[in-house]
Amino acid sequence: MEHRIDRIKKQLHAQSYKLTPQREATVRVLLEREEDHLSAEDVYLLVKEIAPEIGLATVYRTLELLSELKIVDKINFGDGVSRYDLRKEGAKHSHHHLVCSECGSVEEIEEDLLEEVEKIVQNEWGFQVKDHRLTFHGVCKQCQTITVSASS
Amino acid sequence: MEHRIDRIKKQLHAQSYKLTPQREATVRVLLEREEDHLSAEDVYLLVKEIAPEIGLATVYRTLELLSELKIVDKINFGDGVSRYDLRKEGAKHSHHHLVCSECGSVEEIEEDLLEEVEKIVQNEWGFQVKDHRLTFHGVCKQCQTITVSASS
DNA sequence: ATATTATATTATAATTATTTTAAATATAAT
DNA sequence: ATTATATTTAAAATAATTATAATATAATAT
Repeated sequence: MEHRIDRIKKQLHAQSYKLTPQREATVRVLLEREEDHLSAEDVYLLVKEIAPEIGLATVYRTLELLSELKIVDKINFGDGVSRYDLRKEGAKHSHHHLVCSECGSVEEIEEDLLEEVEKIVQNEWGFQVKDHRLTFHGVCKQCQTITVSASS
Repeated sequence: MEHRIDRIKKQLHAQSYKLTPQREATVRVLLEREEDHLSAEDVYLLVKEIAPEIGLATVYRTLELLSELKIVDKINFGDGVSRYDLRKEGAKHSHHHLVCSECGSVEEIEEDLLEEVEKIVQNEWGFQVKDHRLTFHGVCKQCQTITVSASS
C-alpha cells in the first residue's frame, strides 16, 4: 500500500500537485476498496471515517484530479452517478466491466480484449485510439445458476 | 420516416403503450437528428419547435420509455449529461462510438466489432452478454491532419 | 525567522440535471 | 354515458456537481 501511495505521490509531484492529507486519505480509501466501484458520495463517506473534517467538494476535486492524471477512471454504468475506478499500476487503458442486470454486481476484466478491435478502428476509420470504455451488460455466472435452479 | 414511426408505434403497442402526439414529436426529432447525440435538454428544445406545449418532464419520460424498449440507447460520454441514441432498425446492440478529445466530435461505428470478444467473455468468464457499451477516446482523422499541418 | 505569494481546503450557496408529485386532461373500455 | 386507465403539465423535490469567499497550508524570497 505504502509503495503505491508513494508512486501516486510522485505522479502528482511530476505535475506539481501535492499529496495533501485530504488527497492521501482519498487515495487510501480507493486503494482499500480497489475492487469496488464507488461513487463520489461513497468515497466521501469512507474518507470521513479516517479524516472527518474533509468536505464533499474536496473529494470531488480530488477525484477529478486523479482522473485527469489517469490514476483513476471515471466510469458510468447508466445509473445517474459517476464511479471512480483505480487503474492498475502501469495500465494504459481503462479495464473492462461486466455489469449484471439481475443482481447489479460488477466484475472486472483486466486483460485487454480490444487490441485487435483497436487496430481495425485505427486502420479502417483512421481514428487514433488513446483509451476506451467497454462495459458488457448481461447475466453473471452466479445469477445464471440461480435462474436455472429456480426454474426447475 | 413514416415507416419507421409506424414500426415504433407497433413496438409501443406491443407493450400496450400509446404513441401520443408528444411521443411522436419526440421520435420525429430523434429520427431527424439520427446522426447526433442529443441530451434530453437538446431534444426538448427541438421538440418544442414542432410541439411548443410539451414539457421537459414529458421528454424525459418519453426518452426513458424508448430506452426501456431499446428503441434508443442512453449513453454517457463523461460530461455530466445522458445522451440518447436511436438504434438502427433491428439492431441487437448499441453501436460503438469514437469520441475525439480534440474537437469533441462523435462518430458512430455500426458494424459490430465485438462478436469475438463477447465469445471470450461468455466462455472464459461465464457471463451471458445481453448488450454492450463501447466508446473509444482519441483523435479523429480530421484533427490528426490539422495537428500534422500545424506542426510543420 | 518573517513577509509574500501561490496553492489547497472548507463550508456554504448556487447551479444543473433529473425525477417525482399532484391535478388536469385525454383515451379507451364497459 | 360512465368508469377506469394512461398521459401530460407544471411545480416542487431530489441528486449530483461546481462556484464562491474565507481560511489555512505550504513554498519562496527577504
